[in-house]
Amino acid sequence: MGRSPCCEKDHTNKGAWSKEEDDRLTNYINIHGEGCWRSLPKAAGLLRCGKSCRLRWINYLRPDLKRGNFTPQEDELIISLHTFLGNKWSQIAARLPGRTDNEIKNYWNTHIKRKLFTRGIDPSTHKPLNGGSAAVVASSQPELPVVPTSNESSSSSSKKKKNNNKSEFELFSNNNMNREKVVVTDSGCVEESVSNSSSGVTIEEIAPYPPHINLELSLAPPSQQQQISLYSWQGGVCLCRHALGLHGNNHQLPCSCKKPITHPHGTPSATIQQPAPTGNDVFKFFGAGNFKF
DNA sequence: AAGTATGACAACCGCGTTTAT
DNA sequence: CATAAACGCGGTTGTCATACT
Repeated sequence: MGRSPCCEKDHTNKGAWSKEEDDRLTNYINIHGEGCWRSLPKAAGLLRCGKSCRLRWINYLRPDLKRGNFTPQEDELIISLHTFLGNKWSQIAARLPGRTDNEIKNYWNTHIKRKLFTRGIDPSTHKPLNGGSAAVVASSQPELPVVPTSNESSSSSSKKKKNNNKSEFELFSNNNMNREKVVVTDSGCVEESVSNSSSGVTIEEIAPYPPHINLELSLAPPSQQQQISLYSWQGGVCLCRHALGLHGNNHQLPCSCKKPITHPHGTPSATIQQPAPTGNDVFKFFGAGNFKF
């Protein structure tokens, strides 16, 4: 039953890679391409676990890696994406060409966290550290926060169960009593609406940063669930899975974006300030920053 | 100059999901 | 269908470099 073992644990090297190992791996992949990590080490003449080879290639040897310092634009983009995606580093990395999830994760932990703390922002929640007195860019409208789902918030301990291909992020309206929780599904549709916030995640503030990026959201009423799409309009941003790069194997549901998001050669999408046609029941997203959806 | 603290990043570990048998 | 391993991801650790005392 089952597959054969991935590698012979007894004969595998660990620790830092040597130049020779790097060369062997690079040469092998250049000739044969990526994939089949299980058989790669043996085929390439490496005494490494396939898992280790994959990691080395992805995080260090891949030719398309950018390396070097992160630009301020990348900083802000990471912060913004983290607001939506939480610690989903692979998904964040997918929006930053040439950067790896590991690199972004390290950079987040060593630089950006500190940066946010100095701004008075809790990096895990993107909320002010001290109940709102921090320098927060306030939205002109009632706060309509975007937060990571509760199961991807700050806890660093045990792994959480993954979430059945939905709930990439949750949106909370802040309309007093009837705080709605909306789960965005694979196709970008609103799947459910919950009337109170007893789940433990209470949202008081919009995720405020970076200062030049305003994030502003409002939600469709329950009646529009199932087929609400998060439109792109006039250069705006659709926050469906397609736009955010949240694709999975079985995500064939079409997004009903009115137009595809394009980002011609790094030109940032500019400010989005025009609401979608349905008025106050619309998901709005103001991004004056460096989004490249 | 030596010792210590801190930062940066590569690599490992363990878990959940997917997939081959 | 059940099982077990591959795969992929996120969290954590180890190690080296640099700054500070």
